[in-house]
Amino acid sequence: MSDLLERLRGRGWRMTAQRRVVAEVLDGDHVHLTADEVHARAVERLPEISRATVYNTLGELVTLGEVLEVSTDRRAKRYDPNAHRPHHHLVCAQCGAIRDVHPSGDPLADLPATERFGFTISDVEVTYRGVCPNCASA
Amino acid sequence: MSDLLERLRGRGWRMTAQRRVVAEVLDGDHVHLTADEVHARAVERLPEISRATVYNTLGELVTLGEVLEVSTDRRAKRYDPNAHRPHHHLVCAQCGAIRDVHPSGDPLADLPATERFGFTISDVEVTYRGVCPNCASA
DNA sequence: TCCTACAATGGACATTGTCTAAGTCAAGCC
DNA sequence: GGCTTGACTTAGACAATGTCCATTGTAGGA
Repeated sequence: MSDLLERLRGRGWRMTAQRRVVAEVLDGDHVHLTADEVHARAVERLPEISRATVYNTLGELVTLGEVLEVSTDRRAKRYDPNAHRPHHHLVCAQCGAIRDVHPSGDPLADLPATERFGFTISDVEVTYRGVCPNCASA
Repeated sequence: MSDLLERLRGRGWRMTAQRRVVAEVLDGDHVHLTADEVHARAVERLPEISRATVYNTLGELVTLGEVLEVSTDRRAKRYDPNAHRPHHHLVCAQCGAIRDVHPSGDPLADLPATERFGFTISDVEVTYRGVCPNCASA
């Protein structure tokens, strides 16, 4: 039983086969699946699960703060279960591979008040783009 | 005549009424229109322009490096004509307003070699999220 | 002016995501 | 263990955004 499932149960989340499967699919490091990929993997374990349920469940997990939405490309949103440790992303421009990274600085501190236009800033998202070793050698 | 049009002509871009209108719509600071918004404004000047042409032209401008694609939300891509001065974006989480900003630090320098996983990094995109003054006072 | 390659058109199609009405079921209660 | 009930799931229609293609039009050079 994963920590995620334990936490969800502890928060009064009604447990169903569908939700369990979605939560199980989203487990591990450097996991960044699209909703469709989550659905595809969920179907392997629970063939009758519907797309709508996967979307609903992912949305709930995001609301609960257990999963992060990531948009590294302009296609589908991706879901990152590593929500409890702040991090940014490194994306291969060719194959789309994604790694979690932890830069040393604080980008928030780098934005002077004169460049904030009166906004109250709550969050910063940094995406590094480049070419991964696999694609570079190909 | 805008600088953009001059530059494009100088690069041998075949000039048509449609392309001129699209380039004219994309002009100014803090401009971040979606493809559909570009189309809507282009139609005001050239009623018969088609969506496909707008998409094609935007794609060409991006390829030429004259316009940047920005994805501050997960809906439509936005097009930013301010491609010749590197900058990042500040987005209002409520109304979607976007401002160009220029942070002081260099996020690239903040990513140690051990966090690069062998990638050759070429680009960094930083998005600040928060609430704009208008939305905060509402 | 005429040609020709390149551009524009419009409509079909693809992808991603949302919504709804109806059926199903987990969990509490007896 | 068997009800009850409200939350959950489902299938499919719909919406938003973007792409593709065959046909038609035209900018710019000869």
